[in-house]
Amino acid sequence: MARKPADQSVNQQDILIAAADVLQRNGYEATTMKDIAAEVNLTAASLYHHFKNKDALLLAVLEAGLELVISRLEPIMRSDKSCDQQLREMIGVHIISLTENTAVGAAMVFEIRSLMASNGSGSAAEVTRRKKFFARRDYFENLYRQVIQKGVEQRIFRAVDVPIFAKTLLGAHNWVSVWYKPDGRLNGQQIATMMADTFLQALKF
Amino acid sequence: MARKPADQSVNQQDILIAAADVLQRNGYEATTMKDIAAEVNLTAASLYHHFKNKDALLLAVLEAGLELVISRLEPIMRSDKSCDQQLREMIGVHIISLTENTAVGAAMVFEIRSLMASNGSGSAAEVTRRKKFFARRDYFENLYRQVIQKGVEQRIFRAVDVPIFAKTLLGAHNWVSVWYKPDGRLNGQQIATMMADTFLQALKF
DNA sequence: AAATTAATCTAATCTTGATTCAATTATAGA
DNA sequence: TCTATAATTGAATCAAGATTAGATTAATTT
Repeated sequence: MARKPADQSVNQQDILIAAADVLQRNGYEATTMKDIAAEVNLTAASLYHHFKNKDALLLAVLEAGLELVISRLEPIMRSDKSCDQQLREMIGVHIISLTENTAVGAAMVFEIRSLMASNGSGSAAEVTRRKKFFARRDYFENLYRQVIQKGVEQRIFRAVDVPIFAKTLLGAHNWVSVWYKPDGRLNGQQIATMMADTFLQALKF
Repeated sequence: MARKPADQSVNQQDILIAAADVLQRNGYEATTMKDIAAEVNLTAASLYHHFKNKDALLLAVLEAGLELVISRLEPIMRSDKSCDQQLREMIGVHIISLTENTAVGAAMVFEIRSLMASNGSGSAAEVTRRKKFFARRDYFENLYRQVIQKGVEQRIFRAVDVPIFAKTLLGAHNWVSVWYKPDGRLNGQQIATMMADTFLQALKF
């Protein structure tokens, strides 16, 4: 086996992953630079070599998590499958992403609020970046609204209030990242299937 | 009009309500004693006359919120209505509680995690109190499981994985407290109706 | 291998927020 | 009114955690 020194210099990716874990576990405010540093065997001070500050680091985590899901949702949207099939697959990859990648959960559920709280503060560039994150967050939610809307128009789904239905769906998903435990009774795939069944059923005439 | 001095001594209730607001707005860690005190025109120091410390105060908020929903759910459970009717009503009072009382949202969604993080620390009495809160939280979730289970057994609902369905339902509900705005397009009652429709539909054969 | 740049570290600084204390003011009852 | 208790406060204490500064070590380049 090729040698793989245990203590090597760490890159941003490593830090992001570590930060995502701590973030999802403890939440924005309760996450300390020291905690994150410890996960990658560094001191808090060292993190500042890689990221401007705590806000920038954590926002990077949220961005990565959000982009990951979006990148998995878009191909499904672009496919020519039927709306119900598209929605089923979207729910699938979303839940799987949530259960496999802590950054996704962090991005979706909790830290939004901390981000909004810290809004306004910081440099113009930072404010812009946060705005952009929120815009992406909206775009993400819109992907769901679009499929649902399309399905309703095509009479594949019953008439529902699209924004509310989307929120309902997202809330259910987000919550998975809170209660899901890798060693639980069901794995991500199984949970995804059940939740997809639930919402597809809810959309039937 | 009877005189009503603006500056009167404040009671625990006032503080709990103020704290619930700040808590839901900013989250456990980001909520400062000063913030809470400001809402009731007191200084941070004064709060210690009413509550042992920050943890005790915030836990009291969570307890109050949780007990409020439970107290509204239990009568419905005890009624002899059909399962689907019971579930519909439960969803109704739950959502309404969430939109009308910030403490409820706080209790359900966010602060649980902060509470778990602080677990183990504190006096034996504090640990016991936190455990009790979690037990009540489980009891609450069980109310939903019970109705769903009963409905499945009575063939009123299709066969679903009860724990997962309950989590799905609760996630959707909890999320309402995050996005609901009193001045939004729909009021709590309307949202409740739509969400009840969604989940009842999802349980149909 | 000298020079340069990247990655880390330790120690110091600064700020914020919880908590405590002693003193003050308000209220209720005798 | 006098007194005991309840509320409240400003000032002081303490600790945690983010950030910075300067020095050191590792890795790369030439």
